[in-house]
Parts: sequence; C-alpha cells; structure tokens
Amino acid sequence: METFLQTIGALNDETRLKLLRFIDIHGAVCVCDIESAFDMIQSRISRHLKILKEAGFLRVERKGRWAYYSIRSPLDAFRQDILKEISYLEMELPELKRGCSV
Amino acid sequence: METFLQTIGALNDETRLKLLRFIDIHGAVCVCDIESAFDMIQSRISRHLKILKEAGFLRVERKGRWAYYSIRSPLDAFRQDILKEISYLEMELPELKRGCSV
DNA sequence: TAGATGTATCAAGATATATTGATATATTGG
DNA sequence: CCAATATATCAATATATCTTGATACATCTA
Repeated sequence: METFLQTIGALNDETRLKLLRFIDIHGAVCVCDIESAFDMIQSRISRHLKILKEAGFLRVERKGRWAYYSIRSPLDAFRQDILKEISYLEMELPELKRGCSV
Repeated sequence: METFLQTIGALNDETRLKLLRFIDIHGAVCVCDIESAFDMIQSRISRHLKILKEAGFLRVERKGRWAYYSIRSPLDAFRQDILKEISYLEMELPELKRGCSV
C-alpha cells in the first residue's frame, strides 16, 4: 500500500511526468542537461528526480561530479505499463541540450 | 496529460484506494452502505466517490433515493491494470454491512 | 590546496488537497 | 403536503506538496 502510494504520488505531478518521459526518450542524462533543456532551477530538478528514483522509476549512476539518471532496469510490469501510458500523452518536451560546462 | 493526471490524482489517496477495492469486491453499493462499513462521515465519502467517478473508475446509478456506485464498465486496459495492481495490495477492508435504514 | 563545478538538502512561503460540519437538493412514504 | 431519508455541495480549517533561494557537500582542475 505504502509503496503503491509512493509510486502513484511520484506520477502525480506534471513536471515529473515530463522529466520521466524526457529520460525515457533520451536515456542517461545528468542534472545539468535537464537544467539546460527545461527552464528550471537545479534544486527543483534534483528534488523531482529523487522522488522518481525513490518511486522505483529511475536509477542514478555517479560519474565524477555528474549524476546520470536513467530509467531503472529491470522495470516491473506495472511501471512499464505506466511508462507506456505516459508515452501516449501529448506533452511538450524541450530539446536535449548537453548543458554541462565541461 | 490532464486526463492522466486526473486518473493518477484519484489514486493518490489511501481512502480512495480502499473505496475502490471495496467496490471492486462487492459490486454496486450505495453511499450509506459505505458509510456503515467504513467509519466515515457521508460528505467525505461522497467527495471521494465523485473523484473516483470523474477519474473514470466508477459509475453511478440512481435508484430512488439511493446512488449505487460500481466499477465502470467497460474499463480501459490501463485502469484495469491499475485495479489489478490494487488487488495485490495489502489493505484492511471493513465488512460490507447494508446500512440503509429502509 | 583553493576555487570552480555539479548535485543534494534544507527552511520558508506558496499552492493544492483533505476533512469536517452545515446546508442544499431530491425522493419516498404517511 | 410534510417529515424523514439519502446524497451532494460548500465554506472553513487542517494537512500535504511544490517552489525558491540559500547553503552544504563532493569532485575536479589549476
């Protein structure tokens, strides 16, 4: 019950749906990539990514100073269904621009 | 997007998950049945049922002074998946007691 | 090692959602 | 018609969540 509510709660936000779809499309991206693509401050992005990670949708891999987020794999059937459902949604997504200054 | 968020938002509440599962198990129940089974005031129940109905999970059929709520049929694949997922959850549900005074 | 960069976390205020109690509406039976 | 019953809605309050700006932490590089 608690886990389910956490999963659902993570989806209950337009920003997070866009982030999830963005990462689903582009694969591993770091926070500053998202920061460049979306017009959002970094703390906000970090927070949403954390929520999606703790809800089981994302994994994070640290490489040096970067944190690369991608869709967790393997993903259980229910979360896969959800990702598919999200892929059907009409949403405006920004282009990916690699935003890190290095 | 809006519809999806409405669907997800309807699920983002423990009370509504219990109501949904309760109705899934027992079929058509009226508000006072729920009022008797769950220990909740009527306005609260009405509100939650409305949210579940507007999110596409429930239908309501009026018979005289009663409003019978049941799982909407037909139900699209995604909402069916969700109901199935909810059926796996551990939750404490009250017994059904027909609570209308007539 | 110091400064710069990338990310995470926290506190405060803003916004959204839930709960309650009161009241409105509709239907039935006397 | 009137009173009782069933349900819906509303306003006020309580609670939870989101956003922002500040700051902490870690890593790299000069």
